[in-house]
Amino acid sequence: MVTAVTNTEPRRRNRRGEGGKLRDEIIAAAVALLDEGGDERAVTLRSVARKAGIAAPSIYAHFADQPSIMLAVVRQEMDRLAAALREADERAGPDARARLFAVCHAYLDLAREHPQRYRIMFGGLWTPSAEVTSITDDDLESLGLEALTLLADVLGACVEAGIAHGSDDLYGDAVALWLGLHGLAHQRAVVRTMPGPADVAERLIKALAHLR
Amino acid sequence: MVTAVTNTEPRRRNRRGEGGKLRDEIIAAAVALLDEGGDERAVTLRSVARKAGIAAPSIYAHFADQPSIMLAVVRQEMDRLAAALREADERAGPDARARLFAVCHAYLDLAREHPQRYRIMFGGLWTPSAEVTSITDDDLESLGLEALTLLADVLGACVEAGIAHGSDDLYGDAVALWLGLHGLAHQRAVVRTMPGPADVAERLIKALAHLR
DNA sequence: TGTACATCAGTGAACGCGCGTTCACTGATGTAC
DNA sequence: TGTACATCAGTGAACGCGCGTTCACTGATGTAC
Repeated sequence: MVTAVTNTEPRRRNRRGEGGKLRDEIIAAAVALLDEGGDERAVTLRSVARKAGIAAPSIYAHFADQPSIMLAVVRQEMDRLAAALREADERAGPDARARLFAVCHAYLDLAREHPQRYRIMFGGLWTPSAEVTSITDDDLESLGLEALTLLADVLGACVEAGIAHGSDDLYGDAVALWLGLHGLAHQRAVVRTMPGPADVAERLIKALAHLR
Repeated sequence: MVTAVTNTEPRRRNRRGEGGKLRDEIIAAAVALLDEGGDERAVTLRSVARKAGIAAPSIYAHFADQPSIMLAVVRQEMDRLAAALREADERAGPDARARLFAVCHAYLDLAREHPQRYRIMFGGLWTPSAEVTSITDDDLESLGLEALTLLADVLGACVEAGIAHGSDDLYGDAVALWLGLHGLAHQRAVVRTMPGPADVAERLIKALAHLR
């Protein structure tokens, strides 16, 4: 974590050997722009520089271009998400049903707290163009893997505890459950008012986890 | 529908009283830009004008600004989506299970055929800013209502046919099912390679429709 | 039937803006001797 | 311990670009008389 980005006075230059600190401040500035409610269009090279209190060209020492900043943001937030899910799982104790709901709600809560970060992570347009991307597919694929593995793990626990119907492919079930959560989280992040009942989340989780 | 947008030679001006035709051509040009694989950033006032073969200021006679063009696109595509779902439902015949899968797959297919249109409809950033919008929430809410009603209808048929567990809130179930479909459709529209097994769609539908 | 005229559909040039990116630079901070 | 110097961290001015938007205009098409 990086301390809050102050924007009031000209920043003090980092000491020799500590130039790398600016990298984290740039990422924090980009996240701050997103959290202010701006969508990714608000995150330009120049706006990030302004937010961080530096001159625009200073960014080039740390990032090749704007999409690279975004990728760094996505990676950081993905790690945070995975950590939050793990923590929720651990705090839930041994009960399988409690674990399931804790993890799923942690996912939905994080998305609701930072809708713009969530949009960027799953479906934002931070890639240079829709066609060309400098980021490998591996990057994207592996990013969500940790979360999916945890979900599959919890689903397995539910089956073992006898509260859910089993399946021959837990990972596949985890993907389906995640897609449901994602649909809800994304829709909430994008639209002001969600149609449907208040307990959609519960319905989704119960149905997709095959709870008895 | 509007005939294909030719881009080769200077267009012939519309006759008197037929100025409204240009409106449809502008919408078609915007859709064409999206279908070329560009995301919404590729749809600027000027690029739309270029695509339609007109001068940029000519747009102002028909649309107040770029977001207004996008709203028109969204409305048109929403209508198309609703029509496609209805048609799929009718073609499926009387069998409830067939109807359910026909409608769901029609939804997923349309999203896959036009990923950028889909992104715009559900979660694109065509609003002037993330904060202020000139479009009423009613617009957005009512847009998806028709599709949801159809889904609820089909779910009801499944329950009546005895192939699905009933529920006290069919509309709520329809929303949950739609969210699942949306999660899958959106993820496919955004990412090159989808993780998970090939039959995720079937899993989602079966689970969320509570098929026995 | 002819003609003057209003209107409609659209144009072309120009503006100011924020953007990404380049370039030569500055000045503080360490380091070699 | 003092000092010359290399390096590091970052700056400021400038560029060309595409954008949205304005303005005065043009010229074909109908219409009134």
